[in-house]
Amino acid sequence: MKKSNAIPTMKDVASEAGVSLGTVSKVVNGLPVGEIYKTKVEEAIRKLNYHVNSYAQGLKAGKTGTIALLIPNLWDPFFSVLTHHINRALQARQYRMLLCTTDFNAAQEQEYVTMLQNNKVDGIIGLTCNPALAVPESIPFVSIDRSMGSGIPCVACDNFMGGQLAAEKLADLGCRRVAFLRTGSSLANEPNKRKAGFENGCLSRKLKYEMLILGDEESYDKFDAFLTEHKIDGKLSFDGIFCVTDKIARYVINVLKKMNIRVPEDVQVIGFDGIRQLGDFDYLCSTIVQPVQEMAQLCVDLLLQEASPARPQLYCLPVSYVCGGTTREIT
Amino acid sequence: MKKSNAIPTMKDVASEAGVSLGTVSKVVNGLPVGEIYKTKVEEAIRKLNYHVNSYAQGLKAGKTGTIALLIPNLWDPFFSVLTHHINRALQARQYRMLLCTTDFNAAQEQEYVTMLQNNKVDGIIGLTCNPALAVPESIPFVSIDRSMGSGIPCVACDNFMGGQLAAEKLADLGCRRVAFLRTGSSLANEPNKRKAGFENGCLSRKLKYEMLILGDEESYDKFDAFLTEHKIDGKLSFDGIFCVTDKIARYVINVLKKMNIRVPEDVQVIGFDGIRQLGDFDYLCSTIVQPVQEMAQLCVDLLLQEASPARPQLYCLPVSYVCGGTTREIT
DNA sequence: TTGTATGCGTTATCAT
DNA sequence: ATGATAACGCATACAA
Repeated sequence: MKKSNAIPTMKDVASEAGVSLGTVSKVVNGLPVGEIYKTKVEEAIRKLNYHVNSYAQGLKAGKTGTIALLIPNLWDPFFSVLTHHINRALQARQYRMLLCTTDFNAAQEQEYVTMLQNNKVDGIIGLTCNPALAVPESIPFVSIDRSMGSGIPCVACDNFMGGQLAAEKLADLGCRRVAFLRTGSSLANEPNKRKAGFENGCLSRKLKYEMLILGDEESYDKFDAFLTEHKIDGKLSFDGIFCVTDKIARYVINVLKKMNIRVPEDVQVIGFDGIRQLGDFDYLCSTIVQPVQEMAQLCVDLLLQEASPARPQLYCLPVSYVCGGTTREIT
Repeated sequence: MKKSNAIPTMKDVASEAGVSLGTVSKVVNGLPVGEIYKTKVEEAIRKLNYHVNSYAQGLKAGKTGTIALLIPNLWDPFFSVLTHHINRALQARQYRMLLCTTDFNAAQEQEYVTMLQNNKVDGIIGLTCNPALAVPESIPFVSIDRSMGSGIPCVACDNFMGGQLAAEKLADLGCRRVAFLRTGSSLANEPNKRKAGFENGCLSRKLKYEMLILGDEESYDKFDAFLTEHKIDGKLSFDGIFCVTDKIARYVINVLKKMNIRVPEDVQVIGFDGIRQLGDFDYLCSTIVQPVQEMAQLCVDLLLQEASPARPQLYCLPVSYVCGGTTREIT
């Protein structure tokens, strides 16, 4: 007599079906087995409501069918939407996803990596900020938005092109004098290239521009001050603003409203990221849209693909411009 | 000679330190061990960069230190913020989180539950829609926003009180005739109580109200039509609207703008959920705020606590009202 | 083709 | 207090 409440194991199935352990294993794994045995085993499985223990499986195989995602948080729409697409791409390939939020904490990032290190996960996708993050060779890693060198592929949108596109659009839309606003320049990551792209675009279109780059510790208040300084006789001395994120764009738009400056009539604003209101409503502003879904898919593909001999260190996916009401429509 | 590239195991540590397996295990688990042995083992661990294999641990212990979250998606801010807080609450208790997005698909929900069934996870937190979801007794389950009966606790905000609060606020703010707009009444879940609470509030304050309840397949267009119908001589026949979610509220506010009806001057609008722009900016509208963080914490506490003899089936956490600019300020 | 036996990395129960 | 050894549930090489 067995304990009736215990979780059924393969052994239980074997004795229930009157066959041996190996036979059950073969049935479960779809290996060739005599038809008569197969049905007997399947019946026993159903009867006992048996499910394989994937931890025991993982122990044996050295693979767990689980990958981990390192991401700062999930309240920022960019991160949560990215996480969503990565999760679904993983699901489609029958992988489970372990979620690790790091809150931009370098120490915690490292802690996670070491925790996941050995054979707990089959791979890691990480959007991290720790410049010295030590990733063991033994575990496949794909980085988002940050080049980590040493054979770790990095997936990002084409940030340089995005910056350039913003400048070009502003020029096309009739701007003559524009501003560039950004924060967080201290991190050496791909989004930094938006600045260079923007400058490049301004130069090629002969657009005059001014830049305000906030340090890590400075608050958005500096943007208020900057804009106020540039308001002369009730008019802003810019007719276009490129903000390095939609978040800054939204903030700036609010400030402008308080200053009685109309958007887009007096000044046109372009952001970056392509965040939508409530996930699937309108864009928050005219913006450079990151192909989030494609980026997610690529991360998963790179992580799960057989390591090909030589592959690029950096994958830049194309961005696009959309009008979200804070620029004039292109006619 | 061992393969030098293999992941070190406890056995490797043992032979490296010149002690037995059991001793290493004790050191790793903090059990009393002679000081001299302890240091030797710790040295070996450092030298080999050894980490315990939690899958092997889980196999033995029957516990995995992992819980799963079933949630429709992560692009909806309410879900992603909830997920964020659950993840952090779990982290704080040293649990890992498996993320399972279900896209409101009843079949997929069931598939996940059966997949996670045996000993893959120590518990499940689920925001599900499958009315017949079969949850095995063997695995602890906490439900969000939906009562599942049979000893499964349900965590929700006080939806009834929220509806009532909305009505009372509208009354306090001077409304005389209000409307209630909602969708998705087919799911039997806690948020449905918002309606009853609102009606109750209207009655007690002698507020006249009208309701529009959309079926599952009807689109938001119906709201447009409803509002248009109630615009007479350029004036809306309501001076207050309660929308069952912030999402609907935002939609309605956009419609009203197009109809040249001012918010909050002509009509005041209250939503539900407490979504913030970009996660931490302003509220999207005046709204009844769900205590998302507290709900997340409670889910985790309930899931991980020792099963106490008798506990409530339903936990209602208090909601609060905030002005998000679509109502007049209370003075 | 089916059954048997061993090992995966860890913990726990024994002797020592 | 420490060391040997038997499980845990599954996969697989090998023997029948």
